Amino acid sequence: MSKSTAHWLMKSEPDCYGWDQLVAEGEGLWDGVRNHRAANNLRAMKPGDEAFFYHSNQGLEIVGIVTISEAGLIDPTDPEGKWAAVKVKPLRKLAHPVTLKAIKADPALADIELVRQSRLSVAAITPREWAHILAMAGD
DNA sequence: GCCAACGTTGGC
DNA sequence: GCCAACGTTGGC
Repeated sequence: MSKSTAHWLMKSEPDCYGWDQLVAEGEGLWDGVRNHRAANNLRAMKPGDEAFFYHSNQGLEIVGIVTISEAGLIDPTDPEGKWAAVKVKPLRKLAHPVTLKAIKADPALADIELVRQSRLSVAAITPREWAHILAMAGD
């Protein structure tokens, strides 16, 4: 167990649940994940971890950073109570959104889980990738 | 336990 | 609207 906070990337379709809606609500429950690898990432999250908020389908860019406000929750939409969920709060918007195009074009991000396993809704971000993307965002 | 068929996700 | 990637299902 590491004491340092981990970093993640969470995808959402802005039509369904976008950054602006999260900001308006102040806190969002991240549920409905039905992929084992994504669920494992959810289970590994700790309060205080930070995650990039990525707009899939439309936008196709990282728009902001959220913090995990509550971890280890049971997904209330799962009647079996087996899938995991977390709560997130918006931390800040990126100065400049980082597009998928820019991520794919950058050799330093060639191994990022977002690209390597593009369908994964909750992906891990290494410390090096985190710092690199922050730099791209001008933060 | 293998693998073909099918469904879903998400970028293009 | 198409298709690639990936997960799940079901026949054997």
